[in-house]
Amino acid sequence: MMGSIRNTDTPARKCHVAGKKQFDMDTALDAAMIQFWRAGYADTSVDDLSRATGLNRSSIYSSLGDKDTLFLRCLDRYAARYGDKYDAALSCAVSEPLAAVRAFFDVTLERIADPELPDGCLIAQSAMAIPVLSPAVAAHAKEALGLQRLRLRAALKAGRMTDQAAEAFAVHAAAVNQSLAVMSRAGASPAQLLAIVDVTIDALAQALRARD
Amino acid sequence: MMGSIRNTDTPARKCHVAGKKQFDMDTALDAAMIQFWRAGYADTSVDDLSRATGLNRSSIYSSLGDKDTLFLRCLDRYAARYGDKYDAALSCAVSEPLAAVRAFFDVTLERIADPELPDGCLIAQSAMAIPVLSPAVAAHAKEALGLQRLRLRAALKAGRMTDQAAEAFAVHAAAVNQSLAVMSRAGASPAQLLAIVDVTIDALAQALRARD
DNA sequence: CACATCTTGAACTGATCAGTTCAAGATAGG
DNA sequence: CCTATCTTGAACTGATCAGTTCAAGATGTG
Repeated sequence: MMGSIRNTDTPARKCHVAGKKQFDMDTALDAAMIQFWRAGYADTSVDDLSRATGLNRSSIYSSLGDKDTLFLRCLDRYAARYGDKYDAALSCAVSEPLAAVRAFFDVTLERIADPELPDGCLIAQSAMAIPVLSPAVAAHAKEALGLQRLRLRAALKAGRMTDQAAEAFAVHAAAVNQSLAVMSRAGASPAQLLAIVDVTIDALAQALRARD
Repeated sequence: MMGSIRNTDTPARKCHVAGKKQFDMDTALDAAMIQFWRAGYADTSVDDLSRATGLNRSSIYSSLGDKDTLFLRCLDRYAARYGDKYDAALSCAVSEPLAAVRAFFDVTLERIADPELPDGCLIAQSAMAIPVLSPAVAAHAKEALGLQRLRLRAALKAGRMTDQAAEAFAVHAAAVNQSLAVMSRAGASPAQLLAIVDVTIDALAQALRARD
């Protein structure tokens, strides 16, 4: 299959360099991550991963580990990549908490709007599948969701919200953020997703106004 | 719940009555629904369904159809059962819109709190898996989510909200409701789930107050 | 008792799954 | 050229999957 494709469709291809990895690890991991992200763990076979990454089946096992290990790496990769974006969005929370939370949601909305990326969210998808995932993967998914809440809580506290209000808004905002994954998969329009977020933003504005 | 007659552990069973169905269809469908609900479509094999329902593999195919057909029936069953509960909760929206929406969320919160039932939500789980589900199943999942939004919108309009506000709150509330499925799967506490809902309820209270 | 009707378990097909192994091919550095 | 190193395709194992088939068993009805 791979060989026939190369012989007929892809005549020229650079490969085989002794002593070094022949592929770009980041590119391969991104491709695997997107495959898991689109189809989920259960509906992704190692052959799917082979097709997505362009790596040989044997190479996947030797370089990326088995399916469970690779999924864990992709989950952590996803959490780190978007975690950084969420952190950056929330960084202005001290001076502008409302704008910070809006920027937080914008990270998700822009990701969903990006036609290069699947809808949904790898974390949300993994959370939904927790009863049938390995304990290690389940733990990482839970941790990623918990981190999201802590991120938001810290930002809201930095924005001089009370501890109690920050805790409540943080868990609410984290949940609404996950809901965007579900709704986008169900075909919700960008306008609908924005409406979902706006109600939360308005509630936060109200709470921040009451604070002063 | 299930297996009132048939228990997979029990060696001696009553069965075989000529000319009539030997099992309770509702019980079997409930058991299948719960299995799909817990593990999802991909992670439920026909053998799992056989074990869950207590029905023989052959009987499942002859009486409940193939896996896809059965899943569709379970999805519709789920949507109808809880759809009725959501409708009942929202029925007081004309006089008490805030209490109606709270009752709406209580349906979900009580379902999650019920130790007999899985966490999460069959609709939300199916929505997340739309890219890998059959078109028919995907359509039903989307429709169920759309119906939820329409239910809420009608209730809010009945509660004398403006069309625009009702539309926005309806899609927000439907999304928050789905988010409870994700968060409960990720191990959120009942208190956290309540906090998620309360922010939305407070926002609605604010909007209803502004209306008068 | 005999028949009609239904359920059952088990076997079977063909497909796909995860994971392993290995000989053949390719190439950089010596 | 030679060798060390890496990638590749393909075959293979053992398991599980969905779906089908069928003879044997069970039981109400006539």
